[in-house]
Amino acid sequence: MTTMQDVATRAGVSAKTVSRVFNDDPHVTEDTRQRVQSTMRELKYVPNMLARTFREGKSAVIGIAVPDVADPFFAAITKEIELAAREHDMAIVVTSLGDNPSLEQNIIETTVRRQIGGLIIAPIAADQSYLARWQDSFPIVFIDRTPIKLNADYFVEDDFGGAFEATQHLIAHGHRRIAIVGDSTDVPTTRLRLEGYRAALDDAGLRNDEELVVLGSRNADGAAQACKTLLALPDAPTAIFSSNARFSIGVFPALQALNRTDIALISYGDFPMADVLQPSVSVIDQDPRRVGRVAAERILARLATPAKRFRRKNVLPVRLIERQSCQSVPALSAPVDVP
Amino acid sequence: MTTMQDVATRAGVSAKTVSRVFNDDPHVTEDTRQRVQSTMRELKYVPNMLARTFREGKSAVIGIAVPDVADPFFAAITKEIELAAREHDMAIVVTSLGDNPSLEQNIIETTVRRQIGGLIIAPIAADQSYLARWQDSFPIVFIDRTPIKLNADYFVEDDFGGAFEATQHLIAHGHRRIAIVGDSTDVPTTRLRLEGYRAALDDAGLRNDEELVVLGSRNADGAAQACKTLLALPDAPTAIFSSNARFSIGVFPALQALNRTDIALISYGDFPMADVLQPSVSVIDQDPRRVGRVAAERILARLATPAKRFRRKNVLPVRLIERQSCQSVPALSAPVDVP
DNA sequence: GCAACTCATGTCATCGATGACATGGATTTT
DNA sequence: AAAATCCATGTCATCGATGACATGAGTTGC
Repeated sequence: MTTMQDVATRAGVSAKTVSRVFNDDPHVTEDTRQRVQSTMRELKYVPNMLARTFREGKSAVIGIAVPDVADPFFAAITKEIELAAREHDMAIVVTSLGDNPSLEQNIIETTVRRQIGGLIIAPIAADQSYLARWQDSFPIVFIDRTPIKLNADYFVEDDFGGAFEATQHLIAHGHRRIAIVGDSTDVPTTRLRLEGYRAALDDAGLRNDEELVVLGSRNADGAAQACKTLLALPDAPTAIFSSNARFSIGVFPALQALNRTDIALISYGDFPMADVLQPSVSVIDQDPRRVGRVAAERILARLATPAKRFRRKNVLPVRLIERQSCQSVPALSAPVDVP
Repeated sequence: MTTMQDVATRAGVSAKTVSRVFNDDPHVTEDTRQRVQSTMRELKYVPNMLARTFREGKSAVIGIAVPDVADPFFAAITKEIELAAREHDMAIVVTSLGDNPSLEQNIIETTVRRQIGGLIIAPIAADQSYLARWQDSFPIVFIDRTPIKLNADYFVEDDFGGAFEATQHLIAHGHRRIAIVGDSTDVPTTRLRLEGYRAALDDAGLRNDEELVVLGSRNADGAAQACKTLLALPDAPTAIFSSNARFSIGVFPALQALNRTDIALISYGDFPMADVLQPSVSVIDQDPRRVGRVAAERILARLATPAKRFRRKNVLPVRLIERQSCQSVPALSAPVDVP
């Protein structure tokens, strides 16, 4: 690897002068500039970013930590962050947190040691207080889920509102027995969606039936199982609200396998091919690209103007995309409240 | 940020001794070790990776450059590489190359300046000779597509074989007019798949009809358009071989929109929900996770044993996953060869 | 003609961690 | 007991780029 010193020696100047030429310092004669530049080309000089950023103290890299890079939602976010970062000559290092909350801290700290210039995180654990000590080293932005036991910028979708709207949509289509399938209420996101669901039922004067609330699934398969259980109930639901896209990918095939496409389905979170399935699936669209963009922009803004104050809490609106999966008219199944 | 020197001063030792403690050097008395360790805890010392890797000369980071991180195929690869890298305390920096081949070199070179420890690339341009000068700085592994004008490790899927098998599968189901939809033959991958397709037709004594070869689409929409054009032909195909998953995502809805699910479809490359669509789509599965794993392993192996020789060319087998989309029996459409 | 100034360029120190080598006290060998 | 060895710890230099400051040649002003 050619260093500045190599170029300097060859061109008969000091390393500092090479540095000057490289950084377009005006205090260099045209003559020297030419000579140095041609030597740089000759020796194929390439700056050592590592040395530079080491000296600066922090690297031009944004760390991204999400539950799963391969999940379409997070993949879209990641891509968008990268595009935004690139415009500012920053790169991204990506990390998957997996689904074991107890590993989060370790994984994050390994990432953080690399002197990243900023961190965007969609956490999975129930406590991010460990990040406090890093907060004045670089900006941290939470996405998708709010930070817990930590004060930091965050951009989350309107979980309550989206769930409310989704449930209301089902109700508007005549459904009275509406189930919700989701993961753990340890996840704040899920908790809010559950609340939105309940609020919508309350609003419509419908009874909150605990037997229709099936939380705790860990993945698509678990959700599929939950779905089967629900449909086997004596007084089965006519509609299902899947509280996240990951699960919808399990629920839909399950309905199909049971030949119950008459069951209405709405998914919190769009997913690939949702629009071409039979029936196409209505969803609450979270606009992951927007999430990625605003998160990246916040990081960049915090880096550019550290003193400036920003709004910490940011709730992004979600949007109901109506497709076919809620159009089925529920079979006559008047809620029988007799035990 | 606490440095080793800070810890050293506080503990009344030299920085070097702190370094020794940190790196488990046996030449430290138990007494000193204890003292230094407790001081490290007290001051919350965290090593500066940047300084370390700067000194070492190359960072513990693997660069990944793929056409699109948000594409499920590449997202799966990325995830797998990350998992493998993490086991060796390496991180990944990810970059999307987009679809403009002329930008590839620039994007890659920006990545490469960051003193990465290895590079995994799925190229989009028709010339990677610019990477030659980096080859002895760090290992480079190509995935999905072979390097052009460069000698380097590569792991590609069996494009010819997969396309051959896919086409043969359609033929076995009675199809005689089989179309192929793909992107540009500038992409070696596509060229090979086209060859596989042709070979299968030849093998079966079927005529290669140029009007059924529709290449040059740029994205899913383009593929959908190509599909419409094909079906509008006087002597339309009864089956379509979509030469990549990205396009299948356009072709399937197109068939659906035209109400032509009788047209058989097979996709080179699995895609999300392909198994629950109506009809579910038969695919050639490329096993992206395997690609990611072997590529990462090769990088790590090259780093561990630089002198060792490895097989450069590596073709990974692909697998036909039979679903429903090829089961339709073609309507009687005896190839009319009268002009 | 000399001070004051400008400007190109050089020298040195620095960022943090760590190899190479030095030092000096304790222990073992002959 | 002198010599050889061992071992804990320290000092210094280094990786590459670049700020802070120095130098010295050339220019301007009075």
